[in-house]
Amino acid sequence: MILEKKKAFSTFAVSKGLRSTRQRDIILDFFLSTHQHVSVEELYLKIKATHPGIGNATVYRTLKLFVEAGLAREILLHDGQTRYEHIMAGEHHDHLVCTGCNAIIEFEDETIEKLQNEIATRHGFMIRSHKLEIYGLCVNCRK
Amino acid sequence: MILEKKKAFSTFAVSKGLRSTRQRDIILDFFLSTHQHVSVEELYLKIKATHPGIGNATVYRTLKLFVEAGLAREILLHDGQTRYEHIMAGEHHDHLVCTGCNAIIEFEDETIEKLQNEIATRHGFMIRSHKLEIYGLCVNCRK
DNA sequence: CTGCTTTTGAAATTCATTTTCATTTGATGT
DNA sequence: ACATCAAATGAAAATGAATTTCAAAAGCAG
Repeated sequence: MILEKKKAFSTFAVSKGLRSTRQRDIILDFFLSTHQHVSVEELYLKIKATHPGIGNATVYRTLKLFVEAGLAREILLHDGQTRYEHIMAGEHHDHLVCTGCNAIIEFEDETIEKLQNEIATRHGFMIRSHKLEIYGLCVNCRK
Repeated sequence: MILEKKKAFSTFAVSKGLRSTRQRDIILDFFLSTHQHVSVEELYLKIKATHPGIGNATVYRTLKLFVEAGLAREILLHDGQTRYEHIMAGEHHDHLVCTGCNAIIEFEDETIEKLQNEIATRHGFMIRSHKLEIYGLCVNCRK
């Protein structure tokens, strides 16, 4: 899966006439190794630990490329940071977002998916993707 | 409806020990008179035209109060501005969004709501609001 | 290797939003 | 009506994420 994504990005880069650089390889590796929603800052700090030379502007620029290449998606939560998540084939997870501590709990519910499909069919709508975010307070923040 | 909202805000204000001020009245009037998603800047400029004395910090602060009071909701698009929309009683925020023509079809599904509650309970989460958007192509755009 | 172009890092900049703080104003008690 | 005192405001400064600038570095074709 990681290899596929690397190949996909490489293909994208070639088609766009982009150059293959050490930085982009590193950033892609780090991005692929994350499993949650990363903010640019978070990713940048992680990378910086082992690759101090890489600047945050490069990380910003590169993540945008990943979006263009179809590897990642920008998600906006309410913490003032743009986050990126992986685009997986057929993947559909949703989020519980805690407005107290900004924690994000992922979940997946097949029945909800099914209901969405039914609703779509009823309206003659062809689903491409969806976004479900539930806002509230997590266990800890409820006190 | 506008009156109800004014009353609702007034009730909220009293319960929170907030004072009733000219500025908050004006900002509430302007907010209630909008029909789409307003950004703070947009609302501020509108207000400024007839009430030059009001500062943008006050508009920012007041819109946050509206959210607290349950009159408004923050929505994040990808244009770098936080926008606010009205919360209507009994309204559920679910939309089929056509990526072809930008049409928005509203729907409501009790079962999905129920499932959301179950999921939340399972995670010890207390729901305050949610947002479900299904992206795809509407009947017309599918051709 | 040469020359040309893209990419990069660091710093500067932008822009929305938040905070600070001195001043004004609303509410409450007298 | 008046005094008091905390809350609210406006203006300006500060913050912080994201973007741009630009000189230097690196990729790539010949």
